[in-house]
Amino acid sequence: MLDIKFIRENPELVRQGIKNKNETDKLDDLLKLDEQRRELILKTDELKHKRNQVSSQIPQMKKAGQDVSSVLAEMKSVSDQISDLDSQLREIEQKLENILMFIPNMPHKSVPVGKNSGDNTVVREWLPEGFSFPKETSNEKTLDHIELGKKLKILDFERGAKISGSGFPLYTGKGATLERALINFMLDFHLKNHGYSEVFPPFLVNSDSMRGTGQLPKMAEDMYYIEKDELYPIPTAEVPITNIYRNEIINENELPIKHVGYSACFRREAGSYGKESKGFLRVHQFNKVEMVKLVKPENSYDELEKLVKDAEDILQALKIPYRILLLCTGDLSFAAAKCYDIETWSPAENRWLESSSCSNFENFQARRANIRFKNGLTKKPEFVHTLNGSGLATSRLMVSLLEMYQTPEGKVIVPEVLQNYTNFNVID
RNA sequence: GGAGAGAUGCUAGAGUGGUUGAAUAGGCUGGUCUCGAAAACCAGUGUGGCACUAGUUGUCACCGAGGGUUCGAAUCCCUCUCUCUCCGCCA
Repeated sequence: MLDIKFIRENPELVRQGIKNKNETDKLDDLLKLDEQRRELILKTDELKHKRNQVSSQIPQMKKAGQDVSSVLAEMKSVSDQISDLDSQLREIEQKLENILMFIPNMPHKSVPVGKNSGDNTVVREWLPEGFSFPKETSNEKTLDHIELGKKLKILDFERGAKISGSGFPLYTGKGATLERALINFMLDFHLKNHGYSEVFPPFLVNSDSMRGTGQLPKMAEDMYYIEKDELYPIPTAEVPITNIYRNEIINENELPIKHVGYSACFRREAGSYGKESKGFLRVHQFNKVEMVKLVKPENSYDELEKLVKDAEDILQALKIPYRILLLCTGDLSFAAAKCYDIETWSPAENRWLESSSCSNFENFQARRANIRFKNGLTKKPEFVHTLNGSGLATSRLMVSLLEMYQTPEGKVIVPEVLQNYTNFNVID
């Protein structure tokens, strides 16, 4: 959420930001409501002041034996006016918030303006030693992850669909072990090498949490929802982990807070069918290790760079080719100010797959979730900056991993760093 | 799921209709004392909105959340949430 004061003082800046993010502009309505709101507050505060003053005099008047009935009658009408104005105010504030909650975060000035994913820029690329992209003329048979999964009996998409529906993958045998190994490896790696502290969050959250990180109200259609208990299965561990600190004031010396946690992630992916949705490429449930940071505002962009590197380290340890993309304004998500995507290479698809997304939300989420720290200098509470990044999502990563590590015979070698976790070195 | 108890500031804990933003104690910060420290003593110690003459300013709101009664609510009423205890059930 943006600060209404900031919008009031910089309407044209905000208008441009909304436009660059391809969002709808309702600023005029918003500013009009803001003005109405302030007028009403002025009126009610004045009346309340009067009421407070007179009310405090009534006991003394009574004690002095004065007749207070006319004063009471007058105050009754003042109170009626107040409650009338208050209900008008409530209505306006509701409308105002409804618009405010749909205004996206402003892109950072270092984010290139662009229409869509075509305008994203490649920041860097990393290839393991000895790796080269296949030639167009190559007729070497590269199995894709679905074929490998079937052949090696490690992935069963059909029976996953039988159990739950399409998009709910079933891992079997060494596939299940490999998935678990990957999760444990990534968690341990971040804990040992990157100074995160571990959390294991709830997978169902309430609507306040969803609003806090910005999934609600805008993305309601993308969420699962359990009506009976008014709970949402999380689309990412970002939601519960960031909301750990909702409505709290953190001690300055506790910052930066860096958490890493595993969760299953649930996404409805409404309206996405076809080629993109085969196998692991788009699923309703997947596993992800998520990194979340709460930092002081002045550090947040340094912390974003470090966050990306933390995710990269995993891919380098796994020796999987990847590249880093800086998203343009048009591809930036609603709540993000700046975002890098990490894409891993899929030899069978012959293209890059998005495996991680690392974002700085500045104080957009912190304002919604009311997460603050006490500034030691000013002694005043200030909103923290929040960041998060996948480190990483296993589904897309598993595609790259299986395909990259396959042998000409169609076996899969287990990456060296995972062998201690799997206790086998090859899947055949 | 059933029965009961509770929710007040950083913490503990008073307060059941009228200067109560809130007693008291602890904590924390600053000061006095001291070679230094402890003890003791003194002082300070919330958040948010709105306005303007922009201040050591005025004002409003906030005692789990949201409504209501009243001239006036931390205090009375209703709804919800959470916590605790006992019973039942269960991994």
